[in-house]
Amino acid sequence: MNKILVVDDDRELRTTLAEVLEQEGLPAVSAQSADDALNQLQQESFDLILLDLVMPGTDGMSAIPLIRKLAPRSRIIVMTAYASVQNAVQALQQGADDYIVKPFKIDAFMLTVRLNLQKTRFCEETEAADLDKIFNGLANGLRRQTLQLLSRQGQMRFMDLVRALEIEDHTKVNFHLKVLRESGFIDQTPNKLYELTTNGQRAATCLSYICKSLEA
Amino acid sequence: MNKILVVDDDRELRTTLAEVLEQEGLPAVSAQSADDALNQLQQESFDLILLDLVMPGTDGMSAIPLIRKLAPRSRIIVMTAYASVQNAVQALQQGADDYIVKPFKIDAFMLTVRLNLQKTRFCEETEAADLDKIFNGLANGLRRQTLQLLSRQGQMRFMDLVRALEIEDHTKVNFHLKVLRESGFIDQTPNKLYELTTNGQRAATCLSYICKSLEA
DNA sequence: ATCCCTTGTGAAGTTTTCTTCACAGGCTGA
DNA sequence: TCAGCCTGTGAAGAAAACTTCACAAGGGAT
Repeated sequence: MNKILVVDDDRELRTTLAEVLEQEGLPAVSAQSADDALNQLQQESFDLILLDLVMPGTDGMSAIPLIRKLAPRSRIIVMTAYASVQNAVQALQQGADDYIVKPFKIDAFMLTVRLNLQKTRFCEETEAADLDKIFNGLANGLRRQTLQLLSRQGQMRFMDLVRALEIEDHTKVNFHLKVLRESGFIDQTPNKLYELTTNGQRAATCLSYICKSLEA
Repeated sequence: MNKILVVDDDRELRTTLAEVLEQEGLPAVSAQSADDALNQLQQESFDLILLDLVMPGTDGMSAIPLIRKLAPRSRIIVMTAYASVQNAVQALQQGADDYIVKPFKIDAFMLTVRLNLQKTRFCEETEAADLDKIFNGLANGLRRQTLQLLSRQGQMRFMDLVRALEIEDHTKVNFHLKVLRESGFIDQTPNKLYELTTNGQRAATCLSYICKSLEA
């Protein structure tokens, strides 16, 4: 788990970084060029790839899409001299996930590494378990209306909701409320009022955002 | 456009930062405490909020969810002393979007600011065609992975896609590709390469937007 | 030519999601 | 107390979504 690939033409830097990572219990492999890195990637996979932008041979920037092709799931952190905002933006647009400004302190470096590993873990968990429920929750028109209503009104009683939605059969609404509850978008106060959970608020925000851009 | 709120109890730092931002053509307002910031947010909205974690009164960490409530679409960057990885991770989990390690150089600071503004702009580009179609397209894990893959890779051949998805039965992938095609998310080049349509790119953006807001 | 990989199609079957209906306990106001 | 509304549950059927299987045309390499 948590394998890391360090790509830098500066021998001293890349070995230092690899050592630091190993000391922190993170298995690290180093590569001296983009091509070297691409070879490594064909043989094994890494969770994190630290990539220098300025290198002889294939440079880091052009390597990003190639790396992405071989390792679509890895996180790519580019290491950039802080002169160039432009460069860093471009790298992210090419498919990098994060950047770290050179020269950096080891602490800052480890912070970036840890946070990005954290994100890979989170992505994996979310991807498997929750996202299905979440998108399933939003995939239905009635449920979307419900979220928007609750977002506007705060709390609502069941039958008020049914009437606001203009649905004749209240059990149909009930069904969808159950789905929303199981998706973690809504819950009920002790006195039976329905309200959005934190996740539900996020979903509603996202929805209103999308709707707004539709109107424009 | 691009309004920024600087929240720090250190008077000198926050005025310095605000001045630097103004010099770069970015309108900045400063707040001396979390409560002060929350008041500001009730009156006007900001694209970016720079938030110190350590402050007297309501501390930055507990302020994050409150800020999120008032400004769900702003980007929050926490400023953290680089001692504590734990803190930064926690801040991101609370709903922050990025972090910058104190002390920082002005160049590194501006880089972070610029990149995050870039990201807000990217989010705003999203325009949806049809909500049902989009959410239905996104309601399936395989289709989400496909969109993300194509978003990263640009164009892919069928079997490469199948292998990247690690699905044994290619006809299953075919089914979902058909759904995506019928939803108008992908199409095929004359030489059979699959690629995202404009709508597909929007959907992929929407997807990453939702994922990001869920990460918080 | 032959073999194998690519890129499909279509139908049948399975699973999930959605709708409808029958029913029921609790509370409220007359 | 009784009628009537509120807030549900559960089962059954319909519809949609998804998976699996059988098969096949075309292209490329040996």
